[in-house]
Amino acid sequence: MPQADSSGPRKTRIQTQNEELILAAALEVFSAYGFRGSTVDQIATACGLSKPNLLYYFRRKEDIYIALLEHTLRDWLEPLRALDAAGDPIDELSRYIRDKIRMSRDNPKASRLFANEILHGAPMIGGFLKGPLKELVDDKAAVIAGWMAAGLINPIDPHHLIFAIWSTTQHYADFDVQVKAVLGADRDDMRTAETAILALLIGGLEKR
Amino acid sequence: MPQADSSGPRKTRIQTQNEELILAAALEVFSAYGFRGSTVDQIATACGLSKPNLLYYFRRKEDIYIALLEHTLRDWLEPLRALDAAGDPIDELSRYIRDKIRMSRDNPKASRLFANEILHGAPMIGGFLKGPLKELVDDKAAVIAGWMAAGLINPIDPHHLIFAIWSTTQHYADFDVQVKAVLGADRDDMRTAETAILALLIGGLEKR
DNA sequence: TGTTGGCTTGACCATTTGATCAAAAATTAC
DNA sequence: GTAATTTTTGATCAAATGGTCAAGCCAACA
Repeated sequence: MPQADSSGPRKTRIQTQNEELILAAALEVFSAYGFRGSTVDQIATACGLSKPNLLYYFRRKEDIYIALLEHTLRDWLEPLRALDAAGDPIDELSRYIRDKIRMSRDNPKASRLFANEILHGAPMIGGFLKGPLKELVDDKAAVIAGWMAAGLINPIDPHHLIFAIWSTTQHYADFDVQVKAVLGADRDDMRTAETAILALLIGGLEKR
Repeated sequence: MPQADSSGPRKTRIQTQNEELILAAALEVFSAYGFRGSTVDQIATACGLSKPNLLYYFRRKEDIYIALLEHTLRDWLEPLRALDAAGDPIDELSRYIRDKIRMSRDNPKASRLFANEILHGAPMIGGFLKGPLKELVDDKAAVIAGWMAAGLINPIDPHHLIFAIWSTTQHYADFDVQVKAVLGADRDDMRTAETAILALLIGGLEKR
């Protein structure tokens, strides 16, 4: 039996390899159908393992889901964390927006995984939202508020500014189907999206 | 047996009354758990009917879901439809943003219902997105492009401007849990949200 | 007030699905 | 090479769930 993560990283080669396989397949499936909409069989098939074999590595369906969320949450906050109080506000915020758009484009499934979780009340990561996420956001909101107080950018509630950046950028991952339906599949979506969002948000912040 | 809607509105008092009850309960349940995450029993319990009785009005679970989507889709596009080419761009767009924020606040469940449907690839309303929605958006995008060509507002890809308005406003309904987790439940979210979004987006559009 | 037709229900069914388990197969350790 | 350990699997289970049905109930209308 594979040991619990808490005891130690005493993992077989096969173990780590299969766990990676499973998590990759789980991202595929969970992001497409949500937690309840996905079946263990689907995930098992997606990674070429039998259902009992999959349940040998993760004893419950929920365990896969949680492991996947935790695995992905790690990277999620990095771009925001990188927001530097000492840097130029416009540069910093532009970079943040660009990073978020890139994440939407390169890893839309992770975005949809979170979106689904939060949409349904964040039953698994409620603690993360109220804890580490809130702390980081409050921290960075203070940085932005500092820039505003110094008269470097227009005064706008910093928390809501962050929400605006999140929503506009993640929109392209979470509502991908709608975006494609409205634009038609041919256009170079993300390129023009980046230009438009930067112009809008940064334009709304720059002093005139 | 209740007749199909196509034949005619030959409906009993009890029939219309119970269908309303069911759709209201279905919005409650589907918006919270998604289509697959919801059970017919849940909906039946939520509206005080027995499961077979509920299935007497809607023969399949899917029928409830589709009826609910159609029922709600009707109102969804109204605010955008009201965008008037003859009006003042800033006024028109400000009003649209305000309307959308109000919808997010007053009917978050409908917003989450759609968000979930689209997040999962819009299996039921794909046709609506590629048809009526795209038509309306293209139409209004042209209106906005006209304003830009006339030099009344800054030039920004109009489709992406509309996406930005949708995402920033609906964010407060769809990601309600996250917003509340980050802000704390006490603040008057929607009021400051409106101010911030208007300042940002309109500020990004106004000529300087 | 009796009858007709819509409305309601308890019992039931088939399928799906998360999960278990003992035993076989494969891998690793000695 | 053999024993110990890990990995894999077929068979199987119990619960949940979408849906059916025949029989009973009730409202409205003549």
